[in-house]
Amino acid sequence: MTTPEANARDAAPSDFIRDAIREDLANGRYDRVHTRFPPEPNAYLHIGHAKAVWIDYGIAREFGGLFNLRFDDTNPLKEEPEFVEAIIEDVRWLGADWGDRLYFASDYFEQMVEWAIQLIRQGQAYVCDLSPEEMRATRGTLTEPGTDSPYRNRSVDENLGLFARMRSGEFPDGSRTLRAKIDMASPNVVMRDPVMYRIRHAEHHRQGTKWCVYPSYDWAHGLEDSIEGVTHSLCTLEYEIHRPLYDWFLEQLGIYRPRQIEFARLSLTYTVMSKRRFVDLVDRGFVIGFDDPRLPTLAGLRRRGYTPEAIREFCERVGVGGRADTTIDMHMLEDCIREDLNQRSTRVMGVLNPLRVVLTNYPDGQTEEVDAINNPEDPSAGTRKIPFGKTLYIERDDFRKEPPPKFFRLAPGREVRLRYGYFITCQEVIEDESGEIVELRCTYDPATRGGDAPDGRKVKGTIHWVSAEHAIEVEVRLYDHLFAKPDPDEVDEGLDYTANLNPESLRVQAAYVEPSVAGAPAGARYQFERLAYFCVDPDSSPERLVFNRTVTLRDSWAKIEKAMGG
RNA sequence: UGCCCGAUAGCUCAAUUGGCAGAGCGGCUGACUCUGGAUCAGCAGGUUCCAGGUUCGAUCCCUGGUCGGGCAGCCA
Repeated sequence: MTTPEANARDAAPSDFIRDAIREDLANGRYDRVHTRFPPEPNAYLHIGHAKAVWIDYGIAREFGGLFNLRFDDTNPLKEEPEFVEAIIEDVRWLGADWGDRLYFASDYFEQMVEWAIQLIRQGQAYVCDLSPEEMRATRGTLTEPGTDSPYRNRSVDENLGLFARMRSGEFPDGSRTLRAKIDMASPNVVMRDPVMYRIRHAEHHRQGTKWCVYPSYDWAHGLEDSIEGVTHSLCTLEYEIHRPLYDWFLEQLGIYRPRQIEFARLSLTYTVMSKRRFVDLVDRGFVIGFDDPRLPTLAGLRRRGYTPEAIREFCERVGVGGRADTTIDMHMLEDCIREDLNQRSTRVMGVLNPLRVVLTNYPDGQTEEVDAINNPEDPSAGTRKIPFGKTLYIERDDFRKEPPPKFFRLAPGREVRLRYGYFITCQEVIEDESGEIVELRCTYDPATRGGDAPDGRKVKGTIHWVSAEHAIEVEVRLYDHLFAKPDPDEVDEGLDYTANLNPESLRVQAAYVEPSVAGAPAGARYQFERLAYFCVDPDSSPERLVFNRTVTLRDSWAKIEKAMGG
């Protein structure tokens, strides 16, 4: 029994941000909801950004409002068009819809300058000639107030003139700034006469050389939100301390005022989540690039085989986070992709560590096809044919010469089912001089074709296999956590976080897979039954497919084995 | 020895603006099964950081501690 209330609750998630918005709507502060995702085009997006996108977009959608994608391109030194393309692709892939509202902060530069002039006229902004070093020296410390700039009390006319000359390019980089005149003694250092404009004779990726003064984040961001009619400007916790400044600018200008609300920044265990670290890992060769499947970038996750649905589900499970930053267990992300892939991925059989099996009573040279279900979770996915023959490969782990208790797979004298194939019984174990098992001689029961015994006989285990003659050889890239510790920063004195890199984070090897996967395009996803989910990597060629292991299946046998002290 | 924020089951979060502390994941147990997967059912009993205070009653209010995080870019 679900009550209407319960339904409503399920349909509309509740958290302190949504509660605040509902309140704003109820008391008339706003009569609509409009959010935005404002990335700076200076890096690839990671799953932390996905969380932000999904909060911004999700809230707009739930409240029947609008969502903008806006590039906060206010610093030409750090930004590149390559990133705007990549970010657009990532946000689209994630599934957020900004309609025709793709904006760039740089398109507002003219308006921002007009507002800056207004503030100068109101005596609330001034041109400061302090060097960066001097400014730092006069800002005070966290415990001591700063001191006023000697240029703080210039006349409006002088400021107007100087600012005009800053804009026309008369002064070198770093020589002057336009500052808001607020309070050098504020306990909130952000309010100590923050810089609004700095001089940068730099080429902007969209504005070219039109400008040589660029607005700072604090000055620009609220204006951008205001111009776009954003109602709720959602950002991460580190901006909380900037909120008074965000409000101050808008209030002094007397323009439309959005409301900034902060949510928790996302961290994940066993990985790192910052542009700086990504660059470092790439530069030092620990990963192959920003789309390395071991990185939590959206490009990396996509290549690894993650679906947008799984990432969204993850974001929803994580929620907005309380009022403190959160570190989420990587296993939760993995659980999300398993849940999604379980529903949708095509099953195939593939053997990672082959052990040859010869069916001694199977006719020489005979080949046949057995029917297999493509996806037990989705009958509409249909069936396919898998070739079967006298010589097969099974997983080495599926045979034990001396099976421990609860091991229900193949062992000497034991009968198991080859999935969709026949029951087979192990008659003989062939070993080489060193004692390594190189082949199994088994008999099959022709009456059990398809996997069912007419006499009602049961077997405890079902294992996967491929026909040695028909299987195709592929490359598999077996990924594991990038770091060996939940917190990569937990290192001994003198070592850096890379000391915690997991040496096993990538293992490349060959595997045999049933021929139905031949020709699969990059991005195609499969479940290799009983093993893991795999995704075709772009490195694949027509001659050789490359599969990335997205995530293993839950392995309850591993748990049993561990519990038995094995 | 500044300002701001936080501290609830292993983890991440809730708790109708004071009223018997709940969920998801993990974990454990069982059922079932042609993936030991999936699925399903059940279980979990946490001094709600500590010490005071207000109150009939505090996770939620006040005071003081402790611990953690953020802030001193002409980064965002």
